[in-house]
Amino acid sequence: MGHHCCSKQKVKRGLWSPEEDEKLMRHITSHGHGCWSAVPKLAGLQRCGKSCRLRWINYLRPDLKRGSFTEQEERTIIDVHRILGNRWAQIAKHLPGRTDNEVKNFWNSCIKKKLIAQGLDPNTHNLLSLHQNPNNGNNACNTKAADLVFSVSTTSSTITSHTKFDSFKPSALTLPHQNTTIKINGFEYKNPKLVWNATHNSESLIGFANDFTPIPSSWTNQSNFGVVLNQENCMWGTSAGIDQNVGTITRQEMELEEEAQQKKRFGGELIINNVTELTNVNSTGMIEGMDHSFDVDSNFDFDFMEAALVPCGMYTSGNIMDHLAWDC
DNA sequence: AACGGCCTCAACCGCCTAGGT
DNA sequence: AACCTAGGCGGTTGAGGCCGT
Repeated sequence: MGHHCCSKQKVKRGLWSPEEDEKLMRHITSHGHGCWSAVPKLAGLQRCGKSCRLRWINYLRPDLKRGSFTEQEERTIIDVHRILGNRWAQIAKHLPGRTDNEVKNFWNSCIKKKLIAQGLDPNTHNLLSLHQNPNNGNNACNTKAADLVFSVSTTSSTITSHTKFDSFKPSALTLPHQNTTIKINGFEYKNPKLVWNATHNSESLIGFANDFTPIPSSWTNQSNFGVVLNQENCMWGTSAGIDQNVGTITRQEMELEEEAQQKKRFGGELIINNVTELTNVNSTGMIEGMDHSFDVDSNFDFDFMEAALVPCGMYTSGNIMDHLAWDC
């Protein structure tokens, strides 16, 4: 059974021959594709219009970039995928010269495996163990994935590197039935994992912890990068990834992406019992008590705070899990 | 050399949406 | 409103290549 667009025609399938490529190329470069369903006849091809379109888009288009994906491209794919999910066409728009098919294949054959090898769920970008093991209603969380500490990154221009918060008081999390919504400067976030309040210069701020992202080791060299990595170079949080790697993302996309992301939240409720214990985190300088370094990007106009919930066993002085609990 | 398992990726399938009639 | 068609998209398939035994 073929496409309905070409069911009445005798069409060839399978790989394209060089002769067919030549015909299609010659036709489109001199006439444009116009209506794709008319292309096979005009170009003298025994193919359906869809097949011609696909061949042009994925292979013959002159602006295609060939060869292996670069590290930068890989990083971009991961970052955008974390936000957009399997929206390959949208992801490909962030990679000039790459097609959705190419990105999809690269993801399925390469990136997916890398993430799994890092202990990450390629669909949610969360730690697999945390995702799969939010203990069964028992308040003592026994995950061994990593201890958790908090980091904050923000794009607010009022907060600079090493800003100290006046206070940093998390509220108890409430997202038991995926109904929670918070609004921050016009952005609406559904089902955040964690919400807290803080003040800075007597200004009341609200923050929320959101998704999980792997970030490349090269980022650790950036002095203004306010996150802490675990042994697998993993962190929670979105703002950093978007600031650093997806500069072309629009505000509207951001909203859509956040919405899509929220749909992928894992089911349990994370309750913070005592975060003040975290102020003495033994860090490498990136986090020292409530004194964080921040990711401030003046080209990025999001004026709200986001938090990174960081799996960071290597930097913690105590067992942070003593102060956290999963409530499923 | 032969074989089997795995991987890659080009191409197809089927669904969805927008626009036209 | 109902139907049709084209185009776009994500999921899936399978041919061919690679690699280990």
